[in-house]
Amino acid sequence: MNPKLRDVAEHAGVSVRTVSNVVNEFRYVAPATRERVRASIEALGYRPNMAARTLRRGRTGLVALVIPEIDSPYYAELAARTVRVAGARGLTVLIDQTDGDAERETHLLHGRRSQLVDGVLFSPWAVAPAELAARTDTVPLVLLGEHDGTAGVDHVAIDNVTAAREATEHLLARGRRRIAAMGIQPQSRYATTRQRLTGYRAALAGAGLPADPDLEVAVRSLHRADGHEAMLRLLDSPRPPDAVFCFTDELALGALRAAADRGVAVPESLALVGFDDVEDGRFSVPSLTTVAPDKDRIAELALDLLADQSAAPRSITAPHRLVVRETS
Amino acid sequence: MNPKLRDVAEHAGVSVRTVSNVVNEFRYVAPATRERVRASIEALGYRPNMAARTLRRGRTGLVALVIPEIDSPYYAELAARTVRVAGARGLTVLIDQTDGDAERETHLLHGRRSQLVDGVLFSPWAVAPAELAARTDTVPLVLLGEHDGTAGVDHVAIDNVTAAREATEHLLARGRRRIAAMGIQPQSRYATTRQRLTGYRAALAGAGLPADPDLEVAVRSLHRADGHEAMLRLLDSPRPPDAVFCFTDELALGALRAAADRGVAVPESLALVGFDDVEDGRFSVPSLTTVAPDKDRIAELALDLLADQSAAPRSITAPHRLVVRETS
DNA sequence: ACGGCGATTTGCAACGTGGCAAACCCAGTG
DNA sequence: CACTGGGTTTGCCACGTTGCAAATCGCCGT
Repeated sequence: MNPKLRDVAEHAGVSVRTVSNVVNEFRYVAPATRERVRASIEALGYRPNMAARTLRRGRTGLVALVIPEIDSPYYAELAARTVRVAGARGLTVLIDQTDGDAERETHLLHGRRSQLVDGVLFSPWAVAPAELAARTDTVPLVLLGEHDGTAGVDHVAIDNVTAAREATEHLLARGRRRIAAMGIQPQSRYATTRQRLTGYRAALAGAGLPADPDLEVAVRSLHRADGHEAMLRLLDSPRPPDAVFCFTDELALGALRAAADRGVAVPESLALVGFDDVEDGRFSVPSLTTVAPDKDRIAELALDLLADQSAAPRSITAPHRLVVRETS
Repeated sequence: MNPKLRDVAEHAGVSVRTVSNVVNEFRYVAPATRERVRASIEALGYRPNMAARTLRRGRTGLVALVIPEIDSPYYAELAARTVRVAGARGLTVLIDQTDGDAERETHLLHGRRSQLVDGVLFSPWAVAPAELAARTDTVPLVLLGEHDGTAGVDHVAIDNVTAAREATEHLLARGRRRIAAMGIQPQSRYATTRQRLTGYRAALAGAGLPADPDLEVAVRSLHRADGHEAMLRLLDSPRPPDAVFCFTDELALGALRAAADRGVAVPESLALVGFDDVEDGRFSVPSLTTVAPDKDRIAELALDLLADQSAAPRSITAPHRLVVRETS
């Protein structure tokens, strides 16, 4: 059995409470006492029992980060930053992976972790917004990457519509006229990809170009393989595009590979823009033009919201910028 | 305040203990009672308090995964698989990120999380093996990716020496004779990169080739940027190699980019082999030949070891295979 | 020497749960 | 009708910690 406060107290010849005071760095402990207790703690190898502490304090110091996939580079980068920012605030992050499974998302949302964490950062994928409103759980919740005004929940996200419009306008400015949008997800109930599509259409409309349904490409998921497959189809179609705005960098990297497979020169014959600014895109050949959300800021803002849960749910917009590289 | 067992008990008109029995699916509860209690649980939205449960049971159901970086694709993929496997076993994974910081590693190793998790999967980077032996903590520990026989700790890793030898032999079989090794880490106290170097040298020796110090390239860390930088140096050197065995895929992807920067044709003028089989390498242009560790198996074996801590520490070797793609 | 005051230490209780074993209930049996 | 035994329910307590507030200590000024 691990030593507990009582063991340390006996060893140091003080009361349990005094040991607790030392552990918690209470002001009024005589230096001599403090030293003696410290020595006993060291000697016995005492470590506070988190469960007991949590039970007593009512807080765990844990925050759950719920994301579809840890190994999708965007989420990996977001998770890494969240863990760092949280660590600086004395919080530990517990990462939950849903695999985009609606049931698992619902499960987590409705408090399967509720008594284990002080708050949940939730990056929804399959769960319907209505589920959010219906949740019975009282643990503070912040939504990441969603911004459609779903009632009653704090949000942090970039302005997806504007970002998508800027990305598309960039392609237009490069003289492209047949610009496809890749990444539409018919089955997702969430707003992100829809917002990017909206921004894309707005840019086309702004340039006086008609929307062409053949250029709005749906995918099953947002991975490289999907981008690869979808791009091959586009390239093999009667009238291939001269540019593609991909809703994620992963899609774009798959598309890039497809272009290589078909011997299509990028950016000469085909320009590409991605979304997320993941590390891979900086080193791909050619390197990837992309929309860069400020991931550090997103993590910070999300934890701010979690720490300061006010009555009125807030929607916060994180900054983003267009990073132009070789694919455009 | 969240409802507790007592609230449910009052609501259902039974004792606290009976509610506990229902929650824990104890055999001897009358169906009628069970139903009534279930209804009350539902009505009040009761969730078990993890802290109290942990305090009482002595187990948390949490496992810590300590890795240098979440957003390094190899670790991201390993983490994703570990979370999945652990979930199937009723365990939750808490991911700790050390950024390769020795102090943080030591910190975690010596039980900063000890009373919070039932076990630790530790992927060491900066911490000295001696520290492992010296640890006072009693939480079960399994080392990932290390296999140098450090006393007293369970290990799971692939056979790095053999894998590295096979990778190098593959390049030799392709007719390459000036093969560099990239990824030596002078400052790391750990065995992995040393073992890969050993395998590389063994392959060269087996082919009767001399070891050339100029071809053994050290790097600061194992990221794309390091591979990029190191490859540029190699290519700009008086006698560039005709092949490079990179100790990680990230290095290789950086090297690939460097080859593109210098207009060197891959694989014609320069062959590359990586290590880790990360997703990026499958879609890069050209796609990356690599050593593929069986990450699922590593996660499973590690959790097996954690679950079944026997007296004698064991070293388990996970399988790997060479995946030949376009860079060689 | 005494009251007062801040500094330091302490005892008690409670956080919510589950292990233990006793208590209870009821139908079947002799 | 008391007895037996399996099924069902329950009360008590401890898990290790910290909030609370009271107790104690030592020193100062008068």
